[in-house]
Amino acid sequence: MEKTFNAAEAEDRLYRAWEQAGCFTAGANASRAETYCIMIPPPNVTGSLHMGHAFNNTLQDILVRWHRMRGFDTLWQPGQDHAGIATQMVVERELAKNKLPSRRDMGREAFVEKVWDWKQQSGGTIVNQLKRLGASCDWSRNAFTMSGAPGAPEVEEGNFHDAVIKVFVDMYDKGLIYRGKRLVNWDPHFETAISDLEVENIEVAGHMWHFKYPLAGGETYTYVEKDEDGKVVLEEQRDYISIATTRPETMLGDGAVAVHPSDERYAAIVGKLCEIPVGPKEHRRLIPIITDEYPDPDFGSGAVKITGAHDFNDYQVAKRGNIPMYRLLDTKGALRDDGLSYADCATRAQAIANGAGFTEMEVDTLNMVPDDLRGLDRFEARARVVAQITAEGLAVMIPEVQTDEGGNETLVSVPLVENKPIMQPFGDRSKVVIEPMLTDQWFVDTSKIVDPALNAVRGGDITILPKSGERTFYHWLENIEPWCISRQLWWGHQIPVWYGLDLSAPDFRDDEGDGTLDLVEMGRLLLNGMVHMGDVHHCAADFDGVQGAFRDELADTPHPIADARIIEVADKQSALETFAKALAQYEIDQDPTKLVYPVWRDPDVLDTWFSSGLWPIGTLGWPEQTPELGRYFPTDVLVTGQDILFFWVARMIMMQLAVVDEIPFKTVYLHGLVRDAKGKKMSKSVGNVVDPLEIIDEYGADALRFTNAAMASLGGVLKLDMQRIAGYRNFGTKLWNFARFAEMNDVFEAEVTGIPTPKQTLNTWIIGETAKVRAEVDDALDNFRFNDAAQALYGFVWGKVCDWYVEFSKPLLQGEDAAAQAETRQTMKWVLDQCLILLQPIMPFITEELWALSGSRTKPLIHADWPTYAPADLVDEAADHEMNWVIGLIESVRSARAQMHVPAGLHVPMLVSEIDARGQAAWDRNEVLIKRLARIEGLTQADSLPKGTVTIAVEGATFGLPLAGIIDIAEEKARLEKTQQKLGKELGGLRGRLKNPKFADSAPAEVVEETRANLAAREEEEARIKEAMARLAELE
RNA sequence: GGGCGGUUAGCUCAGUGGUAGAGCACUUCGUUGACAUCGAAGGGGUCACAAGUUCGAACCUUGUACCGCCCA
Repeated sequence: MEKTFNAAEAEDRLYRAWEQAGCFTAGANASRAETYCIMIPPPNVTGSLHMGHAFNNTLQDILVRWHRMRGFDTLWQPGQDHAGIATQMVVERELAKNKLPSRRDMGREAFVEKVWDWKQQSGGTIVNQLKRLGASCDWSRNAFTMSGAPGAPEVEEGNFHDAVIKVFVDMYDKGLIYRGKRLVNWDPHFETAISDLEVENIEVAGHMWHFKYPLAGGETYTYVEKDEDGKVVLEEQRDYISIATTRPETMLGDGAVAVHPSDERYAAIVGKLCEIPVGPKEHRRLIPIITDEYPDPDFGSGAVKITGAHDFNDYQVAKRGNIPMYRLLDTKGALRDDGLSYADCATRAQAIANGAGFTEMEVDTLNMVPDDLRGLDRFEARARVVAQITAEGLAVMIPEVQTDEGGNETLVSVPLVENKPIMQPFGDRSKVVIEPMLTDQWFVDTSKIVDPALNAVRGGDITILPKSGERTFYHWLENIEPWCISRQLWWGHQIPVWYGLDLSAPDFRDDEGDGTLDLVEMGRLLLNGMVHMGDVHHCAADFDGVQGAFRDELADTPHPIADARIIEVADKQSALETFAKALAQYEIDQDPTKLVYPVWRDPDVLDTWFSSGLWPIGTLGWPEQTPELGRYFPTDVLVTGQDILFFWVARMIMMQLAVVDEIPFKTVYLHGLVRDAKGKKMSKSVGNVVDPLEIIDEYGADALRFTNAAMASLGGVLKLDMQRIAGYRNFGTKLWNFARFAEMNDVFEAEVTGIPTPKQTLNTWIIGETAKVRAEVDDALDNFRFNDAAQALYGFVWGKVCDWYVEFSKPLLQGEDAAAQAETRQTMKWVLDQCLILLQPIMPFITEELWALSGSRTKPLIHADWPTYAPADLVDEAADHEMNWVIGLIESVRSARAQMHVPAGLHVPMLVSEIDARGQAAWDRNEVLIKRLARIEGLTQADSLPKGTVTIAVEGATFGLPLAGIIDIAEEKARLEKTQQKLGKELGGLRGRLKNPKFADSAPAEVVEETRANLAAREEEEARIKEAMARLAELE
């Protein structure tokens, strides 16, 4: 054997051997009926392995390997997520880099084809990286959330797409999905809506401007401000209402000014109109002053401008007060440059403010951006608006002292602009400022599907670990918001909804009732509003599926149209044109067979999380009732980051319950972010990112995996420390050298069948210790305490096997007693095998390599049988006690020697002044071991220990090292005093407790008994120390 | 502001009512045939603070301080 394990050479070879032998396949090594299934949290197809993946997948692999060895019918289902925004971003960047036409230039179909090309080329990166980690996924089942989608190349297996579409249709049919104009988070960079979870709110430096909104018609009122005691601190006549805002450009879309109903300062002007102080003077809009609970009288001026289309709070106020919501921005975040002139729009808006009726759709067509600001970027527009208002003298002014060059101070009036930190929303992908935007989107009506999910966790069908995760889960679900699932992207599952023109316009009627259309009737249909009518829509898995519904829709229209052929066109515009053309043609030839009714499909795609929400059933073949679905669903454990508890975990639970009425998994294991050694988030800009592949290159995958396991305490913070990784690499080397020692002592050749039944105390003892650690590991893994499992194994292999067992075995392996030698070889072989088996889930590579090197095997280690022996059967109390006594004695002697500066290599004689029968028997059986490890050359019986003897007090015996001449009296005295001091402290505590009568009364009997025994032992020890000190005193 | 959590050895962390633990780091010693990626010995803690419950509190309760994370 080499001196160390060559991870770089062995890992790839071992992994390929496993894979080629089908070791990871679902059901491999199954020997019992129970199944065990873990779904990988699908990494983004654009992703590359980072420490979070490495950690997360190590834990999954440990669980999977452990169950597979235990004979469960095991499946670890791998796959990747199509990651809508991220992937579209990557491919667009790629196009730009290669100077290819942009996405919009090449069009949707060509672009999607490019994405698929990219996926074929680069999408497998993370799979190969997971293999380097040792992940034992069933790669033959690798899934992809876009598989089966239109445009997918031949080589792309699977059909996740059908499952996604079916779920959408099912949920739509059940009324769980709806379309609506809502305020959503709009990403101006990607030009798509995103969900509120994809928004990061970051505090940035901002400004608060204060402007005057003049009252209509020059009206005035008395503005009175009072302090807490009701004393008037300010009283003045005002012809305006003061408004504070951080976003002046949105003033253009104001629909009202709101004050709190209890705010006395403004009571007099509630119901009156005020003027928005921006835009051409001749078209200044007047808006009403209303009351609403939302404004906080203590914040700013207490009056709030209401821009329903661009602020979430204002949106609620506007809805309550039926205030029109004017959209100001286009999809890129620039001020709108469409529609009628500002003059026309403002006139109509004024009519609405004065009480005219309006529809949502109409309001959305009104562009309230003054002509000179149209098309400007939102931030540029803000500056212009501020400048215009200030120039007009409508900014609130405050006095300020200015100093000129000559040092002269003058009092000037300046606009009141507060510098203050404001929370600003940013897109988590695009990093640009998110705009609340009023748009048509699809939503999951989460309130209708949330209860089963809550009950699943409350009722214990699903357990979330750590427990605190459950509280967070409840809190979020109990306050759940509708989930916006449409995205204005091209890469994703296109929403299976088709729209048609609404022919139910009130004016559209068959005047003659003759069942035919004449020109007048058609003219009304086309000109009088159909363009402005809403659309009708129907949902089905494909175009064929919606035809029936549209046919029903047309049933009430005049005969030629009711029978029109339904065709699919690109969008609404082509639908209008096609329809108009068809009608015109009909007028000419009166041929009803040529009449068409065009419909168009919703161009939007579904939120990626909607598809990954079906991951558990989708990967198992649903909606088909596959054998795998029957066997492995519901799955067992989900291991994932707590940061996606809402994004993914909660939604999966809700969706699985809504779709198949079953929980997706029984246990959710949540973990935090992997941070650097100091606890800082890893980030490219800080430069503290640790690449797991570099760690694997340097230390081997096993070291990284062991570190991950050791970090994984429930709810613990994950701080990745290089020194720790190096330490666990060393642990691997330690194990390797244990095997090397075994090889050198002909242990590999030993024949072992079953658990050995040795005669030597040492061998009996180590078998018991092995049983203990097996139980500890199983218990730890049962409870997802990976750190406990790792620590137990580390302590056992290094602290018990390598430190003591190997050392003690040397005299036996190299001695004359052939029987002892043979049984020690057998036992050591067995112990080594157990170490390899128990460590395999955490350190699969080095253990598999040693497994092959250390004997001829029928199965690879990955499929070895996990042991079930119990401490109750294998721990021998007497052997346990004896070995601990021997170890204790050796440690005491070593300690005394070191402190007395006895040269390490020197063998010294030892005396024994008293020893009980048990101690004597232990000595007799282990004399060779003790002498060798404590460097003792002989034991002599002595009635009393002579002067200059260092006392070694152990249970049942007093030994002494006659070190007269070598001994430093002062040092020995200090040593004994220190021991006695410690002892004294303990004795005080023990006696105090026992003296307290309430202790004996209330404490459990075994605790009292334990305390008594403890006290007796300590007192005995103290007596010996005192004797030793007395002897020492004689020397002085 | 709301929610969840943390504060234990120099560092990173275990420890959920009964004598304070591990790894790393540190100090001293050691080329003993498995291993220097090692071995032996050692130093190091008012368990954030305060009050309470209890025979007994790192652990339970309440409050305070500070630090995280998530959501407004």
